Amino acid sequence: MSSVALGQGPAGARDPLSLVFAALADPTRRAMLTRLRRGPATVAEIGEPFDMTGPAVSKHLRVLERAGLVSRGRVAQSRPATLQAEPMRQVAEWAEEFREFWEKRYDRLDDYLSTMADDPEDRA
Amino acid sequence: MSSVALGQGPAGARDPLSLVFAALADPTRRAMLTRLRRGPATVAEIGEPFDMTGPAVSKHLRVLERAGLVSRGRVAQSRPATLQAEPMRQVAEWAEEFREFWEKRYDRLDDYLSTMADDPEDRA
DNA sequence: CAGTTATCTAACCAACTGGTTTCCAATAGG
DNA sequence: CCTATTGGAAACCAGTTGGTTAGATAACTG
Repeated sequence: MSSVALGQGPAGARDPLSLVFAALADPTRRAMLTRLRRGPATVAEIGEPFDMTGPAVSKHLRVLERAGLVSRGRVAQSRPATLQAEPMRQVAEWAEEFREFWEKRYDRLDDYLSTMADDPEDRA
Repeated sequence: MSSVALGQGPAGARDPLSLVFAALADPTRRAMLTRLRRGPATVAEIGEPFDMTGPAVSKHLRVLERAGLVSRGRVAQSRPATLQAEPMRQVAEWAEEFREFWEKRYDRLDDYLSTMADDPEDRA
């Protein structure tokens, strides 16, 4: 190799779906989203159930925001967060492509081969 | 504080669902899973589409394995990976709980106000 | 203007991630 | 036994994550 071994794979610049999955890969953030199903809430309200400082809550909300899962508003001093479920639909849609595999029994290899017909590429 | 701020929140010891979401938060790994819908494959086969060394592929497979998304076997020197879609079902199930929110229209501010308006101050 | 409330920014830290290169273990075959 | 093939393990590096504390910003209140 002519070049030195340099930083190749930072996890930073991810595609949209990866951002959503990464945002969901934290129980605190998932709980926050569940909380937001009851309606918009302020940072203090969202963070209340967790033993966590304000900035920590704020950071989690930012991750959710960058993933498109919440939007922020402004009401007086508060910046209420509102659930945006569209990315969740994409998650469900992507997972659904594997439905046949969790519904089927794989005792037989025959089944497995017969169901494999065609499918476009992964679109990340 | 008298004590130093140590070991607060490593991302390591996560719950099962978080492990699954984290595993899916990488386009390479999602592509690997898509590849495995066509049937079990060896490490070399799985890594072939990616410009990546063997150990890197191996690491990705390990992440998928820890998340329960693939199982490994042994055939001669090869250790074929097989898709296990059960965790995917849980992902779909979790996301589905938000269905009403991505089906609903939220153009109305009424919903938003109805949850916040404990004391309807007029502010305009 | 000063103070309170609500939230964010900045700087810092330890642990994890995702890649690399190098080396090791197990299996098939002459 | 020796060798080639297939894959994993160890050590390393740069960048991200998730938390902290301390200070800044914005809007309401007096």
